[in-house]
Amino acid sequence: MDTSTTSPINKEKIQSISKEFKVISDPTRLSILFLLQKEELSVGNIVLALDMEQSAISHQLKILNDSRLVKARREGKSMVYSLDDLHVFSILEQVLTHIKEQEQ
Amino acid sequence: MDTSTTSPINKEKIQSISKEFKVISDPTRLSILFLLQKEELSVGNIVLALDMEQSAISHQLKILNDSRLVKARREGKSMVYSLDDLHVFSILEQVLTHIKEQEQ
DNA sequence: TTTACATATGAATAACAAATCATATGTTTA
DNA sequence: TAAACATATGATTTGTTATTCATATGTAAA
Repeated sequence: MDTSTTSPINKEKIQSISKEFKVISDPTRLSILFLLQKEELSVGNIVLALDMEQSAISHQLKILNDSRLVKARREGKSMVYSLDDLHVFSILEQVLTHIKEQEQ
Repeated sequence: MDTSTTSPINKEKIQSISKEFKVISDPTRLSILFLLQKEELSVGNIVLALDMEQSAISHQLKILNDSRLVKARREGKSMVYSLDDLHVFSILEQVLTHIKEQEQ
């Protein structure tokens, strides 16, 4: 009798939920998400708004982009980032659903 | 013109949301929460279910307890932990609310 | 009232993630 | 097509967090 069969939720699922939460639990990434809630922004403008190194912002944007929380398009020399709203919500709702399912 | 006045959400708020998310984004803590969704459990039983060191579990339970996601009561030699459901939900709903507020 | 049992806790270590540094890539303009 | 500009990226450093180790605390039973 191992835990993988008896536990209500398996390790892979826990890992994936964990990963999704981690993406949205870093202060820098959260700040970016909240900034983009208002309007789309170039990397340079995000750097200005958060007063951080361009490299740090780019690294975090990559993580957000990889998890499809934001999307990017080129505009001349700049890259303009915007929210991929649907996915932000789906992550949260997915977790709420999980919890609610376990309830009864 | 500083970001604290112009940004839609201030640094302290970001920090507190970040902290709350971090608590529920660790795989071990998530596993404990999902286990307790089903039934209340002693530390020993959580240790068995997750097949981890007792000390590691206790440390994580402390973090969950400090953020009031779980509560504990003594039962003989054991400590029995259970979910503090309301607070789990309030954290998630708080964030959803934040995001929705920013939307329009 | 000593021993065993269950959990908690402080300190040290290990694992991981973020920021920095240096530089590369891609785009526009002179 | 060289220079300037905007962003991305690999490697290193720094910071943070989880786990382990050793042991303390609290409870119950012999």
